[in-house]
Amino acid sequence: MAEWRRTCYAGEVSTSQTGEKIGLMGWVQRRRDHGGLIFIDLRDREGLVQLVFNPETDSAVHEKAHNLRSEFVIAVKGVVQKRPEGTVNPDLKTGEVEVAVTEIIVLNDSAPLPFMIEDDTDVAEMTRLKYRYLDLRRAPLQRKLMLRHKVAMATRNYLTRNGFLEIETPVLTKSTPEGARDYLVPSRLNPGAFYALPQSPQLFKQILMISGFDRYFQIVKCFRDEDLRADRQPEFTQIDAEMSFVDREDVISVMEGLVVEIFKESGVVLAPPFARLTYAEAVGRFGVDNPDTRFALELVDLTALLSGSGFKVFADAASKKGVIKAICVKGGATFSRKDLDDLTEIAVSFGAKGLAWVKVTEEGWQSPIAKFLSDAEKEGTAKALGAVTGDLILFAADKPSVANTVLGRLRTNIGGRLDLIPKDRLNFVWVTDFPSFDYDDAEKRYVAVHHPFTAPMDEDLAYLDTDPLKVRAKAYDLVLNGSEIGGGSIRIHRSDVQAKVFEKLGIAKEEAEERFGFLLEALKYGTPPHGGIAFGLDRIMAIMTGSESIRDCIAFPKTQKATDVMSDAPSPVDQKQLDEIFIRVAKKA
RNA sequence: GGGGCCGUAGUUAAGUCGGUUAUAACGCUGGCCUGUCAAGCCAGAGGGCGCGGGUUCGAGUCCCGUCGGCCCCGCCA
Repeated sequence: MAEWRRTCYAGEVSTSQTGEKIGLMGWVQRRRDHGGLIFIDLRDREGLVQLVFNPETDSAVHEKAHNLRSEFVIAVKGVVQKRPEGTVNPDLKTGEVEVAVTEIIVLNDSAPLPFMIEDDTDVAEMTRLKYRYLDLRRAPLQRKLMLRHKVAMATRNYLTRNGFLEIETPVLTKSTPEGARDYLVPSRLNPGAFYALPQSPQLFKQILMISGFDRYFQIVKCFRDEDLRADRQPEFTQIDAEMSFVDREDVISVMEGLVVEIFKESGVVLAPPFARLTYAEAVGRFGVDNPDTRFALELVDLTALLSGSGFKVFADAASKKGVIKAICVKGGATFSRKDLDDLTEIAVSFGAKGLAWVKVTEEGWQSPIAKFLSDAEKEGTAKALGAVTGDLILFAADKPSVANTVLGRLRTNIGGRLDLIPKDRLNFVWVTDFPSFDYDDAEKRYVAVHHPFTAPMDEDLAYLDTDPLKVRAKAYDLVLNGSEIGGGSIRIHRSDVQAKVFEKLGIAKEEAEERFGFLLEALKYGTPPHGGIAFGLDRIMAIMTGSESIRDCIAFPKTQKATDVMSDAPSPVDQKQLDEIFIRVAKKA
């Protein structure tokens, strides 16, 4: 191989090299064999260039080209030449040139492929995942992973420039009771004891602040043993950061700078500050805490107007501390019976008992509930919603959490259905002032909305004892186009407050001691005020690259059952291995 | 745990009311071919329909179960 040296990438051969002798190595993308002339598209990670084999120039080399097949790995030497008049390929970056090959060796052949390596593919995803190494040869995936690398570099550069230190934290950590289900790792040296893979490096980064590192970051794998979604893998990557001596605004402004740098890599220029919504505003206007603000279709509260309505569902909801809310779908009066049935099904799946609708027509309100409403109520509703002839009004009357969720989901569905969402927009919004606690009806206790280390807002501290649900947290999420791409908070830096929050969460003193004792102890020794954030790198990449699923931005993703169909993980292990770690496998129920 | 959609040559799909030998395109193999770039033309090989039962004279087609993939609910501090 000594004299076989690659002098440039195939995708980077240009007219400036005309006449030069170059060396290329790569894969045979395609062979066009004219019997006489043979054309080979040679591919490497930077692109394609056309090789020409002319039997009149060199019959021996031409003969070798005859046997080339798709995905053979070859090395060639040849002379760059401009293509003859009329044979330039404008669709190819290197389309003005070609390489007249003078020498070739086949470095490796290839078995026939299970699918073709081309940009657009309709091959089943499972097949692509089984042969992921072939799938990853496709240019779109190469581009996405290259961009991911650039984003990681931009992150490291920006944070380093701003005084952050990249510090690694353990992967074998202590299981914590709150939050997602842990991935457990048995300890051979401590029979019966288990490590957990980190759901995030949360406690370690806080402790690094206590240690005085002041500004920390890490691009780090996190693990949550929960069911998968298009935007959720059980192992995923966070850009994790933490800062000392800061408040919310410090974190937000530094991190907006990071987001600007990240998106610059995809050629997008962002102009912070980003929009802000409080949690209450987000839920009130959009029904969800991760609003897609690229389109309106906002929720309107009609509780005051309709609480005395003759429609029992409305009146009942209002009398039980519920709300009556609605959205107005412009032009929605054309929705068919089936459309409305679909929407009703969605509403029911999110907890509604039904879906009241009104079509505003020339003849007035066409609706199953029109007869229950007075003219004043109808007029007031239309006015509040800005509803005119041709519109469709959808109501939800229930406790606030249900009414908001139902309308929020309907809003998103209809936004997609009516193509109301401008595809090329990037709408960032910080959602702030989350509640600290939520009440879990099933478990009959308060649970942390963010996590148990999130500081309550100072002015709400008094409610900690009297009305925990009123306590707001110094927490913030960054939402992009309806997708939560980051979240963080200012942390509790006093052990007494931390102990009190654990108490509110129903975590007994002994349990808190057992699970987080090291943190409570650490908080006693001069903990600086601190806070931070973590961004979901996979989600950011998916949105940036217009991918339907984060799987397209992960080199080796898992299937929905959390398996890897290429390597066949997870898999059974030898009894000997189990014996060593004192594990006995129970029979499946 | 639940709901929905989907499994037919290597790949993507078609397959009517259950009925001769399961179609096509691309890919693959061979041949022809000197300016193609999804090269072209000709010929050929290749599957028994995810798997297991059942109904039937007869099952990709109907029924039951099961495995797998995707989307969603729950779950994801």
